[in-house]
Parts: sequence; structure tokens; C-alpha cells
Amino acid sequence: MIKITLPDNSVREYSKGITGAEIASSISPRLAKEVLSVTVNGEIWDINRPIEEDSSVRLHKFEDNEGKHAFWHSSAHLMAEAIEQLFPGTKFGIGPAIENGFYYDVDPGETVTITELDLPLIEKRMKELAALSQPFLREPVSREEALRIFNEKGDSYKTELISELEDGTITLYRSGEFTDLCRGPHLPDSGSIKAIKVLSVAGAYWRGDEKRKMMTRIYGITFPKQKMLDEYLEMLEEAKKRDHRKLGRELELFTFSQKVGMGLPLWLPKGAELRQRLIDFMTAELKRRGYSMVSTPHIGNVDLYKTSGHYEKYGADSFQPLKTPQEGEEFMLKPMNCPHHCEIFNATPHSYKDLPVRMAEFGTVYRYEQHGELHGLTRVRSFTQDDAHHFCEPDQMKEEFKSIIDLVQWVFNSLNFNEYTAQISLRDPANKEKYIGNDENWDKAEKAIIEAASEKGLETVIVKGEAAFYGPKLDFMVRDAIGRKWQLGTIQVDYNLPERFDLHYIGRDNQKHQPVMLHRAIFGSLERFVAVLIESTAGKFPLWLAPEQVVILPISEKFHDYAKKVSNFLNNYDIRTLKDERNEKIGKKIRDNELKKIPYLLIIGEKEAEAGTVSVRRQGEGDRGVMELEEFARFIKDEITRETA
RNA sequence: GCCGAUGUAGCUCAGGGGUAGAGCACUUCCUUGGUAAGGAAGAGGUCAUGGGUUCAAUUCCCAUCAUCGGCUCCA
Repeated sequence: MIKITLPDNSVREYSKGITGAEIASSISPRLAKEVLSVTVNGEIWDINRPIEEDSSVRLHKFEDNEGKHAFWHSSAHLMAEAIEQLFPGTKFGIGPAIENGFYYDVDPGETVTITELDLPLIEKRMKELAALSQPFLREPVSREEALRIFNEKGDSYKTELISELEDGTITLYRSGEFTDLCRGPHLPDSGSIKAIKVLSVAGAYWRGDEKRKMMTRIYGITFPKQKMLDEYLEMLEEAKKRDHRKLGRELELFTFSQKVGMGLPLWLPKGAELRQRLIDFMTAELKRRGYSMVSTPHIGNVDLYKTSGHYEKYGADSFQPLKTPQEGEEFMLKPMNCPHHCEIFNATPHSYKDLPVRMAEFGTVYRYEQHGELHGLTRVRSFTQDDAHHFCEPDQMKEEFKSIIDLVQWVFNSLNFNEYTAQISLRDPANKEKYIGNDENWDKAEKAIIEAASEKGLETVIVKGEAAFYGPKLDFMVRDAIGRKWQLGTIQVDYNLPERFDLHYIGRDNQKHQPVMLHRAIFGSLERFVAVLIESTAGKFPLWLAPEQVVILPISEKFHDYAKKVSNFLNNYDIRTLKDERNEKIGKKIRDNELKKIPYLLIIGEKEAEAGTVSVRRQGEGDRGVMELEEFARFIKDEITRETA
């Protein structure tokens, strides 16, 4: 007998060789039906793999990530089997489960291309194969044996992978006619894969290396129930409606022009106002928090970037320097603000008593992004950072970090942004020579970040090896409507620039000392932030940010005079007001202005004109009843105060 | 930059070797209306751009550009 410890710390005795599936059925028949994978002593296993010793065990259903993982991983094998049958001779790369579904990278050979038209065929074959309920059979093999099998198949990608694996750890999984190199775990059989959608096809470099072969990546998703797939597809459709590129056009916020150039956003009046309001909001808070605003030009001498080191590292992949009539004089469009800010720091002498210096700028920068990478407002070639740099003494670093985390939390809370994650990026301890700055400083900085985050109650993920070469960092990430991850705010420690720009301050000992420099952005860039804001609000901005707050809808021409009076009245309260005086019926005006997502609609007719009132309607919520003019103005002001408090 | 797809009116899209069509938006007229689409008429397009095939190309072919889905990169 062996002892099995369950997550609730209860211990049950089973005979040696018991499987996860059998444990599940000993607990409940329902669990037995739903269990997909099992964690045994921290390792995820198939549910039909015998457990030979005392273990702690966790059973996973589809609702758990571990369960989904097995489900989708098996689905990837199913898809590969379908592809192998439909496109004989296809070579296979990797086919993992991902956050939403799975993909498989395949190479169908030089003469064959798999296009969107083939996806329904693959899907159909997958459904046929799933219906066969083929078991996924685990088979440990020697490396030699594995190489022989995949050499025979001509699967060169697989043999490349195998040759990097340690002998004795290699397993194959067989399902139907398909055999794959795979660590597992898998479902017992394909029968539980009831709902299948092959989603899309894309190119992907083998092992993510652009020098290597471009493979065909096919994405799919599956569910145990058709209803779940329907809901997922519906959710995707809904998400598309929130796409900031679509809403940006519909709400007349921004546009792009081929003539101006790709990736160069043009802010339309309503978008520009929204953007400005964010700037004003942030500026007011920065002043309260001891920042000084600075302003620097859009270009800088090439020598500036040679000093900073950016020219050497990124110069070739940047917009190329501008020349002037003067021989040998070259300027670069600024790709970041920090070198300029360093020179501002250098412009005046500093005592330790002045530190920390906090220097902020809404600085527009220009980066040459590759064509294929441009994406709406989230990836552009010209954008405005809410950039700032803190210059402080080493001992002040942690406090500065905390103050910045506090600011991020304050801003995100003010905007009802709850769905963000924070990632701390540290050095790769195995590759310390990749980084500049000494060990002691790095240790100090990494410790300061971790402690600051924990003291601010910020939940973080720590990733080793993701730090910049010049220092560790803390990034704030959010997801867009389709679930893609974007970085917004960032806090980075920099040991490079203070050194290169020879920044210093006079310490208590009357000696020169080098300050620590922190880079930070809260919005990240206004462009990306607005994009994320559009998608998270579906274009229904909070009242204080809405380009138009109130629209007045007179029932007929007879009430245009009263509409003007209402409009003037609200304007005196700085409430952004529009009138819809088109010759249309009130139902039509309501519909059109609801679709424009203007927060408040005021309907005025005979009753209102006589009584000096307005009939209030909240976007998306309907009739709110009649209010006195002043009452309404106060009501609006209160809402704004609540939002920005 | 790479793989695949797409490009027709301001927007969403249909069409197709013989110089273009719908709905919405727009303009004018009728209607002056009470909480999500009143009616009529009209205007609007070198069918992304440049080549080629053809008696004839917006349609077929090639290239370029842009957009979309990914990959790579991201100070």
C-alpha cells in the first residue's frame, strides 16, 4: 500500500500502482469523468500512469490550467495527426498548448502551402479522429530509439529536438497513426474532445529564430462541450467590437494616413482632447508628488547617443541620422528622452540635499519598428511617453521605487484599471557578464525592487534573465481585447547612463558621488494607453475623460432656443456639451447619440422648456427622469469629482 | 524584414473581361415628432498604385504599397 496525500492534506491509502483516474473515481464518479491530468509530487502526469510510491497528488479538471493544458496538448496531437493524413510528408516542429488553445508548427514541404482554405478540412478530419476515441499511449524510449524513429520519418525538426534531450528522459506518445516526441501529459483518449475549431494559420520561424526556416503555424482551440466553444467564439466576436482601431475610427479619435506614413498616428480633435486630458491629469499629480516638468527637443546630436551607448546598440535599426548643410553634423530623431534628461541634470550642480531629483516630460519619441510589427496605436513609430527620471542616492532607491509603485497604483485605480500584472525582471545569474555595473549595485537594486513591491502590496511575478543590460526593472502589463499582452508602465534601474554621462552630486563627505538613475513611465505611451483604455471601456469613457459629456436633443425645431439656453448654461459649468439639431425624430437622435457613446443625453421638449428642466438619459442605461438645470449640472460635477477623487 | 490573407463610395460589404452596386453616413425637400432607425429625391468611385496579357482589364498575370492574423525585434 502507498499513502496518497490530497490537496486538503487528507491522506488515503491505495495499492501500489494506483492511477490518477482510479483515485478520482474513488472520490466521486463525477470527478472521475472530468479529471484530465494529475500532479504527482509537483510533476504533471497522465491520469492513467501508475503511481508507485507515497505521493502528494492533485487532480485537474478542464477548469484548472493543468487540465486545460493536457486537453489542448492532446488536441494539438490530434491536429497533427489530421495534418499528417491530409498533407503526407509534413514535418512537425513543436505543438504546445497555449493560453487559449494550442498550435502546431508544421513544414508541409516546399511545394505545398497550407492556407485558410485548408483549415475547415483539418477541422473536419480532427472531428472524425476525435470520434474514434483513440488512446494516447505513453512510451519511454532511449534517445537512440527516438532518433531512429524520427529519422525514419524524415522528421528533421524532431531529431534536432531529441539530440538536445538527455537520454533516459525521452517519451513518445502514440495516438492512432501519429507518434510524437512529447513530455506529456495527455488525456487518456481523444474521445473527450467534443468541440473543435481550427482558428488561423500564420508563419513562425523555427525556434523563433529569423535566420531559420519559416514554418506554418496553425492555431486551434477545443473544448469538452460544444457550448463552451460557442461561448468562446462569441467572446472573440465581442472582443473584436472593442478593438481600438475600429472604435478609434467610429468615435473619431485618431487615424492613420499613408501619405503621412505608416505607424504615425494622427490625433483627431476628439482624440487629441482625450489625450490632453490624460496629460493634464497626470501633470497635476506629478506636481503634487514632487516632479519638475522639463521639455526637450525632438532631435539630438548623434554624439549624444554615442555617449549614451544607444547609437552603437540600436543605431543601425533606427531612423537614420538627419544631415544638415554643415559637413559632418548629424542629428537623430530621439528614440528616448533619457540622454536629454541626463544633460539637464548635468546643467546644474547637485548636492545630496537636492536628491532625489524627479524630472518628467511628455516626450515624443521616434522608433523604427519593422513594417509587420505595426499595430494600431499599440505599436507605432512615433509616440509620446509620460517619461520621468529619478536621480537619487543609492540608499534612496527603495523609497523612490515605492513612490513610483504608489503612483502607478493611484493612476490605475483612478482609471478603474484592475486587470494588470506586474513583472520583476532580474539578471540571469548564470550570465552575469551580459550586464554592466557591479554585483554589489545589482544586488542592491534587485533587493530594493523586490522589497518595494512587497511593501506596497503589489503582486508580482519574478523572472530571471529578463532584466535590461543596464539594470533590473519592474513592468506593468495589461491585456487588450483579444488577450494580447502589452507593457504599459515600467520602472527601470539604470547604472549605465550615470556612468556614461558622468553624472554626479556632492555628498555629505564633500566628495563627488554618482547618483542612481531610475527610468519610469506610468501610461508607458499615451498612444498605447489610449488604445488599452478604449478596449477596456469599449469606448464608454468615464465622464471626466469623455470627449463629449452631454448631448442635447430637442424634440423639434421649436425648442432650439431652449436647447441653446441649456447648452450655454452647461458650458458655464465647463461641461462639454453638444446639440443635435438635425431634422430627425427623437428616437433617431437617441439611437445615433447612444451609438456615439456620449455619456448623457438630454431630451428637451415642451414640458422641459416650460419648466426649465431637462429629461436625462444615461448612455446604455436609459431614462433617468427629469432634473432642474442646476440639479443636473451639480449631478454631472459630482460624478466627475467621484471619478477623479 | 518573414509566412499567409486582404485592398471596390466616408463606413460595412456585394459584384465581375465589355468603363460599377447595396445598406448606413452625407445634401435637399416633405414631415415638427416624446426615449434606440419617418418618407422621398440627390450627390458621391481613375474599383490601392505601376506594369503586362487582350480589340477591350476594376475583373486575369506580375511587381510595389498599405492593411489584417502571426513570427522576429522592441532603448
